[in-house]
Amino acid sequence: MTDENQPQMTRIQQKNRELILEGALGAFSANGFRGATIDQIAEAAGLSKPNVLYYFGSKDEIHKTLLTTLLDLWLAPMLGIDPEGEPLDEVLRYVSTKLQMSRDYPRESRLFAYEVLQGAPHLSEILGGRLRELVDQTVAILARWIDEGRLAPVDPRHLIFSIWALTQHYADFEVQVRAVLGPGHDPYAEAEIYLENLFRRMLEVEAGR
Amino acid sequence: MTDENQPQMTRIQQKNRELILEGALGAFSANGFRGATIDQIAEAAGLSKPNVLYYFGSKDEIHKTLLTTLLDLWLAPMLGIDPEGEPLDEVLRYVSTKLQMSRDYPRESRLFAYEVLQGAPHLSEILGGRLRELVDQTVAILARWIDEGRLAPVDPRHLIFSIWALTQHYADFEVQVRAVLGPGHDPYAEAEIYLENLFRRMLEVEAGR
DNA sequence: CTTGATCCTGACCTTTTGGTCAATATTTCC
DNA sequence: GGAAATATTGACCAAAAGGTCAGGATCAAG
Repeated sequence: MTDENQPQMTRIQQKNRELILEGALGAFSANGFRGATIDQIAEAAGLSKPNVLYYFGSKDEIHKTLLTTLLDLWLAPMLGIDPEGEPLDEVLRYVSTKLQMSRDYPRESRLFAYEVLQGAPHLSEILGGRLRELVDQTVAILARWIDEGRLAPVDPRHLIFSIWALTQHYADFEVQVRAVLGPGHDPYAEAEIYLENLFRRMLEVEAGR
Repeated sequence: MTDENQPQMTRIQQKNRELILEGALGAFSANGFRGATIDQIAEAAGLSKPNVLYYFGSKDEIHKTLLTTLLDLWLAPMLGIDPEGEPLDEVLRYVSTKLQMSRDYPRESRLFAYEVLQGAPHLSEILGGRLRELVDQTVAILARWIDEGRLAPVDPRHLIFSIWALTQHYADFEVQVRAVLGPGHDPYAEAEIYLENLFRRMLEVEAGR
């Protein structure tokens, strides 16, 4: 629909669109769509407001571009699940990767959190479309593993939800996590251990059963 | 600090403040603080904008009142954990109660989600104060149970985080959950089963170990 | 039924903010 | 080096939104 990756783009365009999206990521993830202002984005990008509007026609367009651009990065780890791998290892690796994404890309996590909280006005088609299909693929793999008795029988879709919820929680609610833990804690390091144990115990197929 | 539960309050005051807070809950939980407008709140409450401002001095005050008022409701279930009860039952009951809160009070869940996402500007003292103490109390109970070998050894604080994350996910990300599941699913009914199984398997102390 | 307190509102003010535009600067490319 | 394309901005606009206020309506109490 929207023009994307135009073949022709000057270096200046490339650089400035980059700067704008980077600034917008900070602004939107900190304040939500309504809370962020074009002025904030412009300042973060080191550009003037009209100049920002020169590259993106509207605040909405910046937001939409940002979301669609980052969606691939965000969903990539799920594609990393190897259907031929050892089931438990594959799931645990996915969990670990997602947790690291929360640690390394908390702004992205919050950006999506805001969007979905709001009712996903810019992502609704994607949620029921591409995302759903991607989940369905993964669910098929998980279901097969369960069928083969190599993974404890759990609802695969809710398994995926729980991975998302548990890992993104540490980015989206970081303030709360840190406040409750108090100083002297590394939330992500602790979470890594906790979550590995959680999913291992839930999904392991005990010999004696 | 702020005047609360003044002994004297006319029926009109009582009713209108109620209406305003109810309308504000809808507005704030749907759009976040910045996204909600006093006009929206006024309309939802069936009052004029100046009239809303007559009862609450500012938008900020409405928000703060709402948060502090609802916090008790929101945290109450944690106090329901009985230190003398059967450990696993107590935890599972807490999980189930929290999940029902997400189902029955999704607006409240989203209200807090927005607030924490934003960095909890109106709750920061509470997070590191009352909430933390409340968590510490519960952690003490859980730690004792683990010590007594009646619960599998897990980090109690992260156990609490995981309960929050997993239950509130169904309210905060409801759009996503429904989009991915597609029609013909009852997210909460399925979650109830899934989560009970999850926590049971994680926390159960197997005999043969 | 009167009077003081409470309640309510239309009109208005100010700030913020998304967005426009004409004019100017800069870059590109022949 | 100069024309055409591209990039940039100060000034401005209109709408949205938080908040004020004087005055009128309504209610409670004696």
